[in-house]
Amino acid sequence: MVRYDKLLYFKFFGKIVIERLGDMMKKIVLVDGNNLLFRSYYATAYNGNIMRNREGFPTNGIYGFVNMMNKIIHEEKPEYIMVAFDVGKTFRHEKYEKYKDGRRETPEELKMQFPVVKKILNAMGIKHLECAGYEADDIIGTISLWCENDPNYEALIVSSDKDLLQLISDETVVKLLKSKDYIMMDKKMFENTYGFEPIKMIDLKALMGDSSDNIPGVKGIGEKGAIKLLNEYESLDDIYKNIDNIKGSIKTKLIEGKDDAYYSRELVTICREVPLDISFDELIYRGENSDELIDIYNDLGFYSLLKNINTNSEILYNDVKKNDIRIVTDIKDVVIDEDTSIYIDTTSGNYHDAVINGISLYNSKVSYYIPFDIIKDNISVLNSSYIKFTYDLKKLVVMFNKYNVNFENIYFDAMISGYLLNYNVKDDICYLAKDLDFNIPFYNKKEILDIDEIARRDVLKAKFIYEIKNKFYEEMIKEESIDLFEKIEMPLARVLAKMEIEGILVNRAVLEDMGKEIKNKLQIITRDIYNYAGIEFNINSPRQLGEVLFDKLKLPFAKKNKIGYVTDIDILKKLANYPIVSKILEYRSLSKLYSTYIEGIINCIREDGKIHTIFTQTLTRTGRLSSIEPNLQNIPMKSEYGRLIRKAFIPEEDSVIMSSDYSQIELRVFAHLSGVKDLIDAFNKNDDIHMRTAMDIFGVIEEDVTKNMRRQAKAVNFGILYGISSFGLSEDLGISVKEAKDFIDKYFETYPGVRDYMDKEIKDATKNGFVKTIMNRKRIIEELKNSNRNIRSMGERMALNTPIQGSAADILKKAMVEIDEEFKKQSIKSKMLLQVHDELIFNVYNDEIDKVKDIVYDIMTNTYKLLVPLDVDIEMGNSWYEAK
DNA sequence: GTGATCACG
DNA sequence: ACGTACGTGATCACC
Repeated sequence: MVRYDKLLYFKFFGKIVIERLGDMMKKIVLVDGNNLLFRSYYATAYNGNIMRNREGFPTNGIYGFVNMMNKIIHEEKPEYIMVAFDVGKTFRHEKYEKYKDGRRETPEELKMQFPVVKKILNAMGIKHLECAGYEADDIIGTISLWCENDPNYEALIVSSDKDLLQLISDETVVKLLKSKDYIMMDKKMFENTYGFEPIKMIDLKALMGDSSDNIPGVKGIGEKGAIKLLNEYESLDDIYKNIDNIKGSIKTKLIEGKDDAYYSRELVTICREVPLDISFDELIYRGENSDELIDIYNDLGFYSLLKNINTNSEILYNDVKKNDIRIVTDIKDVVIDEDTSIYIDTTSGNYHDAVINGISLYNSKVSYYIPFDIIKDNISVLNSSYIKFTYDLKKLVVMFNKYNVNFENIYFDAMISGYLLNYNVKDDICYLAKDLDFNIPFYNKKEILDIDEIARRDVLKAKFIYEIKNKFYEEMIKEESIDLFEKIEMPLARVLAKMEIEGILVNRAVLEDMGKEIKNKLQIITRDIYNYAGIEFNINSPRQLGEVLFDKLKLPFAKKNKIGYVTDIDILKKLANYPIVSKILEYRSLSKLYSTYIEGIINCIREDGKIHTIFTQTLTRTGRLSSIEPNLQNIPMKSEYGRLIRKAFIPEEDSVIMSSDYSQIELRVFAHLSGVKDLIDAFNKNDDIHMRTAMDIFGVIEEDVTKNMRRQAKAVNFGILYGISSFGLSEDLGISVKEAKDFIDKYFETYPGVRDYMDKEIKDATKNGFVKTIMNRKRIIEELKNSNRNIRSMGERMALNTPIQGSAADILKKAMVEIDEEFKKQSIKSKMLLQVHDELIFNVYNDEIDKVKDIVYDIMTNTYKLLVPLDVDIEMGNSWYEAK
């Protein structure tokens, strides 16, 4: 490991340049081979079922072992590496006959895997060592001691065995493996964890023992007690020297267990004087012999590993040579004179208050890592017209807004492009990279990364963006989604950034007053519920609630799920005649309102009195946006009381809140896609579509359509959008499945084209494995080829719904981009604030009301020509509540 | 960390 | 015979 204090600073042509002396300090990776193979074996062996090759030879341990070794090599880039193994009985067995006694006999099927692992290590160019009479620990201890005695070497031990922590020193770090990840245990980390020096691990084990190795320790003293003792006393010897200062049962236990303690100490002390007849040079990592490895992996059936062997495959070159990375110390050194990718490294969490750690820049000539401190006073470097590619442009724009950098030259966002191409896109770029065989280590909070490693990873990320862009462009062109990318999603990222930066003004007092009222109501209701129930319980706990309602009060309609009884709204509604249940329903809705919309929203108000949500542009499978921290796309609307929350969302001075929402956009899209004439005609005549449907399926004239008929027709229409099922419709309408089925049949009879459209849609989707929207947004639906009928049906419903929901999303996104452009063109100072799937919310200045209304209406209704017109309702008021 | 519940379109 | 409407996010209890 290269540490800061080992960097030399010197002047060079008047500029300060950091030159690494890293190569002087050589890292030796010491792997506990036994530990690794045992772990791999037991992690994948259960009920005797293990992975085998075609001859039936067990391979599960080997497979995990090889993956681990590959990971270690990838993460550590060792120059020196060694894997140690146990062999036979050791000196410990002679000293203590019960050593490792009660331990399970090593299964034959695991033993068989050891020679193969050693053969693979040879092929990988990795030295392995064993020494009769000693354990792997001892070999590792010996070599790590050599490192401590030689200023040129340092050791990194890899194991999950905490015994090895006793070897930690200034020159020795342990990469302690956990079930999924690992902890880098250096001296400081160890001391923070245990409160004493690593060497005292020996005394700790001596006191607490280790049941897995049958090491007795002091009976009655566990890890907690042992740590406490060692924090008070220097060592085991010190404890017994001061035994009279110790009180109570601990003292008795210590006295009784003294022999065991000292015995145990001997057993857990790693021997560091194993007579090894080798030199450091023999431990040099020589690199793999691809041909040998290919043969072995073929034998073992490790096909997934075959493709990662370095041959002339298509795998991207996925590392940067350390020497090429420039950790910038003087901004004047930075020269950008060709197209460049940029990656920003920030603290995690909500980016509205994240901090920028550093920036990496990559192009064919240079790879820079610039700590933010270095660049913050010379931020204009980032206004370079050559900075053109990134990952998560919206975040970049939002985070640099306060530094007056807008990155207007960036036209490629790998996050958005990857999303459109159906790759695995998350906030962390590493997922996308991994999807494309470009492995960048995932960040892990427990790791200690030195600046070289941070720089290496960040440059790797910038490099990934740089390398992947041509491939992504080709694919987008092939998929014909390039227009969607360039004309809609990329510009939209900037529009969304503006909306997030702008935020929406909130009247805190409205929420606080409502909160007080709800709290009072809740108190009364809670008391009522306890009275009805006869006991006090946590009403918020579905489990406890279920027990009260169905066990104690014996109410009907009891239905079980995994946890206990189902207590959701549908069940409770059936029981609403019971006073306790009606109170519970009231309690549920009020407590939801309080915790999510009163407390939740208040917690999100920032210093400027506004809420700045984050719109996730690359998450949904359909192309919709989502909104987080807080979610401003699910503010209450349906219930009158909940809707009052919207009174808290208010305009700025001299302005109003304006809402413009598409009327029935999804049904219009459906009419367009299906081409069903009656539906198209209905929209062209500007009919009330649910009324029209009611008239058609019930065969009555408008005057004879009852409220209930219209309600049922509306439910059928929604069902069509979701990929209708008679069960779903029956649940929604509270009718029998048979009745629901009759409705659906009637609907299909009335509009015969609908069934044809659906059948064709499913057929095509199943054949292709994907569906597309009107703007060529593609969704791959794996479920369509699932052998499980239910999953396949779900896939079919997705295939029906996605083009509808997704096309509607496309249309609103396109409108947003155009509205933003028009506002710019006309120098409108009113602002777009929110998008809620089919509606847009604006802050409109009083003197711009007419103008804005016209622009928004024109663009939204004309942005895309369907076979039916698009209709938009616009309203405004002094709060979001009133603009409805 | 996951499932249940419920808020929205 | 089987499990079921599409797409989200926040909060809570509980492991």
